[in-house]
Amino acid sequence: MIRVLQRSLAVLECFSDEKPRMSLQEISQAISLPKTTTFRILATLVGAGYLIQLENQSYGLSHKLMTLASIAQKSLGIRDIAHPHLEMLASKTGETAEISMLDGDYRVCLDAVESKSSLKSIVTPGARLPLLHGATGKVFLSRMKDSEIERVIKSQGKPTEVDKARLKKALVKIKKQGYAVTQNERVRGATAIAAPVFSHDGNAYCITVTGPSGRFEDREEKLRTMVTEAAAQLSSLLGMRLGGTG
Amino acid sequence: MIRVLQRSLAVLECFSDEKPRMSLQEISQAISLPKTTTFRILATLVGAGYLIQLENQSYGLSHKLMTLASIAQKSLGIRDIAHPHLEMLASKTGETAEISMLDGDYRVCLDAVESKSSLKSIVTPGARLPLLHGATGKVFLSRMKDSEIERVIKSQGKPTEVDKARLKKALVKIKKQGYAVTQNERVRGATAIAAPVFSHDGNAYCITVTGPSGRFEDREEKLRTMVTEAAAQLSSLLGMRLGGTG
DNA sequence: GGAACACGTTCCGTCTAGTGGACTTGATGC
DNA sequence: GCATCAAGTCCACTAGACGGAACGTGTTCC
Repeated sequence: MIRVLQRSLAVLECFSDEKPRMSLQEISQAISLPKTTTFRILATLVGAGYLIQLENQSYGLSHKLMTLASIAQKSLGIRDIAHPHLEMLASKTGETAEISMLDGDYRVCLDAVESKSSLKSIVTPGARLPLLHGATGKVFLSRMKDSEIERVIKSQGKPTEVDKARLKKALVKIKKQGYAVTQNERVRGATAIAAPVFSHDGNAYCITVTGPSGRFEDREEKLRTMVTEAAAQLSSLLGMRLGGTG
Repeated sequence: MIRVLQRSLAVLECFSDEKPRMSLQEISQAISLPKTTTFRILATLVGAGYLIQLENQSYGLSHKLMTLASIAQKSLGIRDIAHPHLEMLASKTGETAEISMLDGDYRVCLDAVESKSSLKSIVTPGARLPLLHGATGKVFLSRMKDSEIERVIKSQGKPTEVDKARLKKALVKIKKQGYAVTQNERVRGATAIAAPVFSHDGNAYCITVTGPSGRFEDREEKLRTMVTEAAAQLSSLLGMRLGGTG
């Protein structure tokens, strides 16, 4: 493995949304390398156009990365892009994480990373499930037109009018807050937290974390944040348009 | 300057929309380096997660680049992103290239790269111009609502009803074909070719190439393609959404 | 106004680590 | 089963990356 390359990539990676521009010193500290070495790497990256040097001598990522990313995006499927995020989410939460999409009036699981705990939720990629139960389904429902919701209720549910009103109220809330939490809905003893993901081409996906309710109670808010953040990140990546003059 | 780094970046750059996945051999040929050296670079890039290796042993750009690009996008303004494209367009066409955006009922030039010819169009970044004359203005108009167009005509023009009908017909055509070409409109003896650029956040821009009509006649189609392609590329880059759960 | 400091940038002798030709492995085809 | 081709490994060689020290410039603080 090439050391300079790893170091150089570390340089690129030390930029973040919070710190999009950094000075030589900051960077050399961030990657724990002498100034000289860092400087040489920076000079090369600037020369190649991957970094730009700003007036105040600090450095920032440049447009060339966007060009590459646009190529990457085209050649990758949703699973390729989502998988590392699911990995991260599963490891951070310790629970099972999955991504699903709408398929007609059902949702289908595209990919999942299972919890490492022996007590865990098992989800099967490829599984096609109804929308009326579970957090994932509710997230999708919350984005559908009223007429579509009616149709789903009609075909999948057996609700009284009271249930219907309650469901619709819940959906409005879910849409507004940007996530759904359910307990004992699809699987007894399980809790699920789901958040929507949007891509440039209008497709919507849903990221969900599921596990035994007992492990959710005292950290629901933290888990919720992790799920919505992962969803936001994915949305950000998928939001890249693929070209065309519009 | 670090040689390995430059070589490694060359590896990344040899991927393209046309060829998003490449084999070791193809890459080593593309960058004219021995297989061994190329292999080591590839292994490092795969290890760092910037490339992925597919089933058929070929390589492709990976999602990590998208993460970086998303950071780059946030820290860059439209000018930073557009400038290299204007440079390229100006050098490929030999004419002056500019990017502008709407500002109320006017258009304002954000950035320009001038032709190297001694006979050239001069455009001034920052200049605020009416929409009714010139290809750029027409591109913007073509995307506006009818009521807005009426307002612009009322405030900027002195047209008979005939002119108005002709203009609107032209705008429909421009919107449909995705570019505008004008001659002798704003500047006598000058031709302009303009194409729209769209970004994720709903902002619209316009890329324009202008120069003496005599240099446009026999290569208008070629120039048109260059302008629309540059616009499409920019749209692609700007289409990257900046996050948020939607 | 000058001294001390901070930070980017350049220089250069040292020796690490990147290089690439030769080799192995493994798959495909006749 | 042998030939062919490409991916991947090995290793001696030396190019070139490394980083401590020096330099230059701009800023702060007595």
